[in-house]
Amino acid sequence: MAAKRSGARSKPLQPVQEPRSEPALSRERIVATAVELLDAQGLDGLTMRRLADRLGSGVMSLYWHVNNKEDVFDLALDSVLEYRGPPQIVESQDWRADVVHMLEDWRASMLRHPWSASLLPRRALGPNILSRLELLGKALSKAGVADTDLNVAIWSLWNYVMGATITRASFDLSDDDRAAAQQRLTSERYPTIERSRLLLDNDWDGAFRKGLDFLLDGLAPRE
Amino acid sequence: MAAKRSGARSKPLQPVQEPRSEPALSRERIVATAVELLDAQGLDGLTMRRLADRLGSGVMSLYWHVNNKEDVFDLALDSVLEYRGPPQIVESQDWRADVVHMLEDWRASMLRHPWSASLLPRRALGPNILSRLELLGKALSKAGVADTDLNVAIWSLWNYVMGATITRASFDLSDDDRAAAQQRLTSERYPTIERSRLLLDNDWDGAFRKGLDFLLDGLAPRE
DNA sequence: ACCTGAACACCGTTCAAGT
DNA sequence: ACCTGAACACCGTTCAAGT
Repeated sequence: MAAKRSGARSKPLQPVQEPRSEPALSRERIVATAVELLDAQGLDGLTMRRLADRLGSGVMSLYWHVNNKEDVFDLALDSVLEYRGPPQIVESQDWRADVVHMLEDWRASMLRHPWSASLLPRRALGPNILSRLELLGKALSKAGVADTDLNVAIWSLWNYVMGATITRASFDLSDDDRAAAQQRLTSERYPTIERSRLLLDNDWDGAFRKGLDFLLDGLAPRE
Repeated sequence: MAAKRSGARSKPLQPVQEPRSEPALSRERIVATAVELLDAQGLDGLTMRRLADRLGSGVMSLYWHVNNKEDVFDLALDSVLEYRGPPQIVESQDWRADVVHMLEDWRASMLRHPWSASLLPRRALGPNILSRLELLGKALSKAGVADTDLNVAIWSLWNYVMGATITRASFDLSDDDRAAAQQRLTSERYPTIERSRLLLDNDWDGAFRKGLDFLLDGLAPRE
């Protein structure tokens, strides 16, 4: 199908790596394609058969590189959570800003792949996740959180970020439904949440930030 | 199979409701059995075919009472979240204690059915969930949270509770894995979370409560 | 009104085999 | 070392039919 490369050297020094329409299968290619598929079709859209199709291979070929479907999920998830920190870790003095930045980045990474958030708490903690937790712990420690409170602090922030991101990623899909639901509230017996316009506020980023600030106020009061 | 009822009136005033070994199918029975199945086998264990088996009916009979599998999930979920508030709603003066009680009850309800937490944020908000949100909003309002902050306050608590419960429900299943994971931390490059014994602390209830207190401190500082 | 079986278009994975 | 097809034991749901 694809046109032959023009101007290729006629005397190959190394085996002519004819660019086949499909490069060789590899763990990396499988994971990358799985992420594509998940982004395009969601959690239920990932199928070993469809994955093999996209890769131009037989289904069972995947199983040479990967143990099973669970494996694919774990690998895809961790691959999406790699943390590229601030280019220079100059000796920051504002630990609180560091924490906020790290958690906003974490959330943003997951929202770029809406399937990832709901997967994360259910699966093993991959290396990229542990790195993020380590950085978070370090920042909190420097912010003055005592060692005895570190555990609670880390988990509290984890809980908040996970809950916020999973909810945001799910609700995102159905803006109309949300409006309809809010409509229903009006006529029924939920005056308080109707009044708060709970389902209508679209400033997710702002709400995330505000709630995070409240939590941080509780965890490590500003001097 | 079942022994005949003894002493049944011989002159039936209404059609003899012979108790068959399997009572008639109904939406209620389907939902109740779905919850049983989910409790026993987890999210992946619920299958229309298995559900029909347990009910002693053909698979397709279910579809008379229910639109599809999604429907079963939604119904099972909301059924598990019914809130039986405090027997007497005496005019409580301690709004903060009310909020804590409501959220601990919410979490406990979900942990009784470990599949429910991870399902909740992905599905529509059923009536029982809306009721809980309404009560929460009312309590926060009385606690002095301004109307403009109500939204953020409700969602922050929602996020925290959901994140905490989903995480707890998932990690619960694999105590050994957790120990193994913590072991791995030792030899590698995660000194801070290793030190915090992040994966070893088993006081989930206490951690939940402490983190919740921190968040509430931020949301509505005690006078 | 309520229930049914056959059939369709899918799944993940085992296995024995090919190169 | 890497890839494959056939086969197995499943899925959810449509449809046309039974009572």
